[in-house]
Amino acid sequence: MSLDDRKLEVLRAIVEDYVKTREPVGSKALVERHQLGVSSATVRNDMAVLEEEGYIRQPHTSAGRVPTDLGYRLFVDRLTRVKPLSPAERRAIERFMIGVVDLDDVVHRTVRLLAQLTRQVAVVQYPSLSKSAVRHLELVPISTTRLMLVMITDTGRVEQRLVELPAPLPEGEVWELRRRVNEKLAGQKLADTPPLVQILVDECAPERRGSMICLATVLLETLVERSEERLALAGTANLTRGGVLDFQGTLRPVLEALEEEVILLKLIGDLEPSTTRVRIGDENEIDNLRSASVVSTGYGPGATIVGGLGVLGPTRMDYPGTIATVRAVARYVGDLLAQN
Amino acid sequence: MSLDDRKLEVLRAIVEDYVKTREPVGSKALVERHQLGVSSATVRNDMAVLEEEGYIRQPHTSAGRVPTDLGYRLFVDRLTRVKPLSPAERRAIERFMIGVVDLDDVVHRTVRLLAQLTRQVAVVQYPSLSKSAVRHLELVPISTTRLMLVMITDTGRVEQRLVELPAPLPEGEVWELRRRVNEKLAGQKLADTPPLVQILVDECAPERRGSMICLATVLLETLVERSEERLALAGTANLTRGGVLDFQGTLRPVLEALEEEVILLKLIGDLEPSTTRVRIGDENEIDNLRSASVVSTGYGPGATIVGGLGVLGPTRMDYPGTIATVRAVARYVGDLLAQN
DNA sequence: ACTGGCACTCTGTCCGCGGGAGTGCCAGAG
DNA sequence: CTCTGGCACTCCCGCGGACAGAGTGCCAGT
Repeated sequence: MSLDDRKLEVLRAIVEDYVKTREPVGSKALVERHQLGVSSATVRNDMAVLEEEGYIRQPHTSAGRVPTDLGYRLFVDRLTRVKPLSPAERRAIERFMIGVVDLDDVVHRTVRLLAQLTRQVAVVQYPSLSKSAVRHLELVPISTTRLMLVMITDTGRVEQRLVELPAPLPEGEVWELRRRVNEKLAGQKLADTPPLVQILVDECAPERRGSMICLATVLLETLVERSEERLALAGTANLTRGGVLDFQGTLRPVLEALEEEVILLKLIGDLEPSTTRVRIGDENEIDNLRSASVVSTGYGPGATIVGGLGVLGPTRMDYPGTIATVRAVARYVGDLLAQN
Repeated sequence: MSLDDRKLEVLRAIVEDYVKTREPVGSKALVERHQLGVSSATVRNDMAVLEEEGYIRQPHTSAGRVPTDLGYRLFVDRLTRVKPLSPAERRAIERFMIGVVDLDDVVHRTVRLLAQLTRQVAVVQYPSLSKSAVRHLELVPISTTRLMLVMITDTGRVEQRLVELPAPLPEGEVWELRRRVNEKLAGQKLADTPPLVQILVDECAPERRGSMICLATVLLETLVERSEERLALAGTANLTRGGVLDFQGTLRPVLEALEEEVILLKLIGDLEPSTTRVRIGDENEIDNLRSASVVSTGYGPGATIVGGLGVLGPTRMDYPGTIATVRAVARYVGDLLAQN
């Protein structure tokens, strides 16, 4: 049996009221607060159906109804109109971003902004290296057997690593290495670099082969392995809004999950499609987050995506508002990066 | 009236039991668990005195006693023998630190280690720039009117900033700038650099005066203003051990405080003396942390101090163990930096 | 100066008891 | 066939009383 329009409308009303009041909502209260044009008895029948189908449930017999994860899912998929941002929010976004000085600054401000606007936990991934391009590679001699490798990308990110050389290397050789490396790699997308690094080693004159191999090893690590590591987090205090009730007893599992960068990256990082993604309760693969929802999206200059951002909160969350805010912030950050 | 030895012993017993059990401790339980050699009645009298002096209090009439902030203070100051680390802990520290690759890695591992060993929230400040020395300054042309300034310090830290030039600058001039800047500043303590930067500007030939001024501005910012910004945090989930009870109802204020880097830096950053510092409950200047204690100390290679680290937990904390661990970790990190 | 004993106080908990909110179902109307 | 009003039922929640237990303060005695 499919759900007719009125039943959907009832579900919407339940979700909205429950999100607002955090209390199970009963049929009587529903007809009072929303203009459904039918009596409470009718609503009760609809509710019985919705419950049978798994969209809502009763905490106890003869209490009001509460949406299930499935109910929120339906709500998000079919009942959510994009809610335009309030002018105040727009202003907040614009104001927040004036006077940024560097990439770190952008990321930190963004994550705070997102946390503040959504009143939830915000996560922002640093622009991922693998999707950006090398702007410049710098080699700085630290001692005769040590180099500092500094990589600058077109997203403004800087990575540095120490290179231990097998044998002392004269200053002139360092210059030569720098020249060759930049010639080959500057301007390339990071994802395309590994074969080029191999070529560099192959082409290398035997007498500096040893140094080049060491350098290549570190280069590959820098270019590929450490590529998606960093992220910023803000708004953990928002988890405590509404007591501990929203997270079935304890914040513990949630806080634990938030400490694992790997987990967070999984949450906001899978950004194949450029659409906004909503994961509700049990849909999360991570057990610790079964009682939470995550709204995430990708961002980047223009149409390309170089990183993810998102927010995490209780399943009982204002989805339309949150989705709108996440999208708006992502778009704004993308524009900001494009200007660079 | 001063406290005799037995009263101090009673206080110690109360603190230890309360820390262990989280329950107000009564006179009877005390004499059973500790060999005080007197009866419960005597202990009760001692307790009455301790309460009058403000070292312990009763949650309600005729409940057991609980230490006050003042009680913990006395305990820490006069009753704490340094508790040697367990072999397991020693091993954990050593194992944790093998295979570190760079400064970021050291800091992240340290903060996790500290959180894990103390089972509290850990904070580690990145080695402060102002106490370290410039190893090398690198100028990388990004475009004709933009330079990337990269600074490497002897603690292994790397800072980068963008410099906008007033006019296009040929490649050769960049080299010249780099040479001059390094000549003057390399090897200098960061704190000593501002006057040197001024000299650089003064000595500069008029035709590159403009560029040098821009560079000098950014240099000063990098050298001084942004010097103590970064830190790492771990173990927030430990706040939830023992329910929310340890923090008078809500974690909220604590979580809020932990999000403010400025606050955290104040907590672990004031490291004039090289001793370990313990701030208990109300002793914290930050209101949000009135129900928390902070144990912090400085670390650095050899006897110099380049940063702070510490842990934060409920006032009801295992002070001897925590202090020992914090010290041990600080010493270990210092050694690690010295090897660099 | 310490101890044993005793009366007192307070908490936490369990129980039983309405009140209230909400439901499910049914019979009747449109 | 759909909706409605009515009614009986169920279950939560809050309240007050009773009770056991833990702990104290004090006092008289050694």
